[in-house]
Amino acid sequence: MVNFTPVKQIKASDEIGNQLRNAIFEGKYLAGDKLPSERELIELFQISRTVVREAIKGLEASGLVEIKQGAMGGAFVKLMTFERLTNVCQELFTMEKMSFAEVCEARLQIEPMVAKLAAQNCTPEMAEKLREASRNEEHILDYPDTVYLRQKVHYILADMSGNRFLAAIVKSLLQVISKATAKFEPSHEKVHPAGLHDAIIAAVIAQNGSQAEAEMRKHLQEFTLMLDAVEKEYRYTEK
Amino acid sequence: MVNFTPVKQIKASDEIGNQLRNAIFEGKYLAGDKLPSERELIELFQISRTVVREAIKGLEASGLVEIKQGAMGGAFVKLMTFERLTNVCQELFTMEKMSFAEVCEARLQIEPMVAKLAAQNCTPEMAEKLREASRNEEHILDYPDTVYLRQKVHYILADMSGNRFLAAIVKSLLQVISKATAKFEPSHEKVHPAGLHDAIIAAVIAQNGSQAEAEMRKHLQEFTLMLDAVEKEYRYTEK
DNA sequence: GATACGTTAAATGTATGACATATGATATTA
DNA sequence: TAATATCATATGTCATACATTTAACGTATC
Repeated sequence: MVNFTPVKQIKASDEIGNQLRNAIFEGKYLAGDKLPSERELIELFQISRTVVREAIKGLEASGLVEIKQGAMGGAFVKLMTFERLTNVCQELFTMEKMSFAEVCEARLQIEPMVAKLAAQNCTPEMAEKLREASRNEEHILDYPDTVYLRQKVHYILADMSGNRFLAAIVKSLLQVISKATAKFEPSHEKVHPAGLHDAIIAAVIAQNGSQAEAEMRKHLQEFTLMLDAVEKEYRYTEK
Repeated sequence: MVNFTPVKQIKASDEIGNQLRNAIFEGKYLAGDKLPSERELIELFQISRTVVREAIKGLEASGLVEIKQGAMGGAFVKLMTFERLTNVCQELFTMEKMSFAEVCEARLQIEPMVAKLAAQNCTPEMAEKLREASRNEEHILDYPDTVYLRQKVHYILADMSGNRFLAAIVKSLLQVISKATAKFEPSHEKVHPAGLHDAIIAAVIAQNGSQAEAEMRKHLQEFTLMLDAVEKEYRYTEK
């Protein structure tokens, strides 16, 4: 039996898309750089404009480049950020690949760890940032901004962990949760009164890792309970 | 000052892409469903084929649909899976948005937790699966398959956690690590001798959560050390 | 000289028509 | 009945024309 291998008819647009994608991954084009224009790509690949455009459209859709039109326009390589991770998490939640309970549990597992790491890395500057964020928690703005102020401490702690991946996960989960709960705009006094982070902050500033971890866990458990209560009430008043 | 808002000139292809995307998110089209054909979309949106094709290409690139050509072909909605999360992690690592050390640390933080959850949920059937995976760890196949056999226990434990998000994170990290280390194909006897998971498995089957956690942590610390050593040796022999 | 304005050029965006190719369904034939 | 040819329906590619957007340059006006 001869070992023939099936030929895969790859679409020209995919082929070109892949070549450009790899060039970006290999650092041939850095963030901010402009890919060759459509005309140039037509020349380079000896292929029709349709194909070139569809290839670039694919890169744009997968978030690798941003297209600007007009003179000096073109496909510019975007700075890769952890935003993409957040988007995927959001989509997975929207498509019901993970439940609200799972998201909350994941957070409950991960954030205490992150708080512990933050405590181990705490510097005086970071301590001051935490205090400031804590003071600002009292302010009431419009809904999304208020949510952001309440979450600020979590964001700072995530960054203090010194681990960009863990930080991104924590932030992604936070965003999924706030977006999911936004529809019934829970009142902050009920679900998240000011000063709720004080114990965590104190422990972190004292560089007491295990206590920071414990306080964070306690905080998240309480928060989840409160959220549950508010959500039940919301469903009751709606029906 | 009148409150004029800037008009955003949205591209037709993006507009249509968004409408289709939202329809999918809202469940108007389920996994396996076929979107209207290009002709139909032209009619529906009263727009050129160019635009329709670019819109669909965008959906394909973001992994929402799969395009089949030929009769009975078209754009079919893909089943959303956690594979997308893995891909993003891989890309973030490739683009150096997170270091190997960060990936290892994240794993060291998360997997012990997952092992603990797995222990709490362990059933007799799961126990048997673990034992079987452990037995198969001795086999030596070609490189990637061998790696898979060595990791199988981790995959099973991840699923046993009962939390699809945590499971997906663990699997993603595993894949990033194995892909990153594949280039110097570390010999398994050195870096990951068979039987290394025995203590973890025993603790999980005994439903002893805290011990499973501790054993997993110990295992990962040892594994990281061995990996470091092998990597140093590799760099030495290369230069 | 500074500012407003028009012109131009370079790039992407859209429309249209033609043909190529892939592929399932169906009819035809040995 | 089974292989084969044909057909219909999709998507894939090409080519051309025109529209639109936008930065840069030049020019007139004050």
